[in-house]
Amino acid sequence: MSANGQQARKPRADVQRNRTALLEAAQRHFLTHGVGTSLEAVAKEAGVGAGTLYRHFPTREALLAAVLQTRSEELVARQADIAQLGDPVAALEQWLRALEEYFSAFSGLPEPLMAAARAQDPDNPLTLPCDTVISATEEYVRAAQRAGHVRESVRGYDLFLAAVSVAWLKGAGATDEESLDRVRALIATGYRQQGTQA
Amino acid sequence: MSANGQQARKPRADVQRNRTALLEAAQRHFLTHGVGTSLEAVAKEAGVGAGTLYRHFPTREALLAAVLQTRSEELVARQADIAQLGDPVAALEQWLRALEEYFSAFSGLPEPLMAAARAQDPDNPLTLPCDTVISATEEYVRAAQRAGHVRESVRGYDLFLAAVSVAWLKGAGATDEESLDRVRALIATGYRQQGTQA
DNA sequence: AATGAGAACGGAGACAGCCTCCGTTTTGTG
DNA sequence: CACAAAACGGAGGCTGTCTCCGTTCTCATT
Repeated sequence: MSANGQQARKPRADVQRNRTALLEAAQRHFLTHGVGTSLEAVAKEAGVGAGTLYRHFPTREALLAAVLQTRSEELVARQADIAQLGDPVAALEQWLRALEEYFSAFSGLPEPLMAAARAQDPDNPLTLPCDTVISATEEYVRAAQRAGHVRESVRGYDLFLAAVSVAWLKGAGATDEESLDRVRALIATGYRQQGTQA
Repeated sequence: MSANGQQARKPRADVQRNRTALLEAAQRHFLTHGVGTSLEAVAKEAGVGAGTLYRHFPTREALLAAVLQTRSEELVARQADIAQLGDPVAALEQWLRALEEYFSAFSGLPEPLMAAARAQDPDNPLTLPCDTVISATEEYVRAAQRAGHVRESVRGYDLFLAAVSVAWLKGAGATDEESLDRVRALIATGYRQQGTQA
């Protein structure tokens, strides 16, 4: 008998193999064709049938969340670097850029992310990563506010929304990088306490 | 012989009838199901076949642009009201709100609009209305800058992007109105010249 | 009114995705 | 090696897009 009193059968080897193949194929397709890519094509490229894909990942969001897992870990890792910075405003700024990059990993990613952030549906696999980054953003904002460099009226959630928006502009509209920079500057001017300039 | 030397046959009556029915059905469906609604359903509700729909409006964008025509006219009409305001900052603010409402007329509208703004494809029927509102925005920004109330670094196009973004947040993410207001405030703080407060 | 030319119609059908269901195959275990 | 559970795969039902072409409708002419 095992510790939990339930002698579980050892998981089959092909499961992990297929899962990995699916994730790799999905990442490739998300990268090149956006999150709206054909799941049939992903399955075919992974060398499995449609049934297998849907058994592993019942919805597009589930597959997306799994693919995003790696990137989420990178984001967490970046937080360590950001913490090194003494200046809380610079930290906030870096964090927002990191967020923005995370959100624009694949074209069309902001939509399902916003849907998850809004609905708070515990079944949606994107809800967890979403809530995590919102909380982190609130932390950075509070730190910068304590230092007196960010307006008190600003909420972390507002800047999360701003970051998603910029990511959306980048992916959907694909405006040139210059315009994007001006929008970022506009936002930065908006949240900084007067008299604080980089 | 007619003036242009080409005796054209009088256009058939059913053409106009069908066109109108299609536009009405489309507006209803765009309103309730977003711009991604089923065109088949639109055709059925208008009481015409799919072929007729596609003959009148070869692409989804063409149909969308035609439905938007009415709203575009309302937007132009609003400009007259806005011109009444003496304060150029208030005018800019009003204009941005009007833009935002226009962009969020239907859920999913910002995507095709941004695509048109970017590509500058003369075949895309959304390019014209897009360019028009961008130019108008630039006017408002210049006026406010001349009065010294808006930073010189701000471009009209930036605020156009900001307005589309907020519209996107409203439609796609459907964040609560409070958060939206805070984002608007953030943007307003960003473009206003220091020391200028409503 | 009747006729005819041509414009406009409509829906069948080819195609692409989504997703499920269930007969077949693979895999771990005794 | 044999058995049962688990996983597989792809056919098939469904919805939606868009085209093609035989049929119908209108307008102009007589």
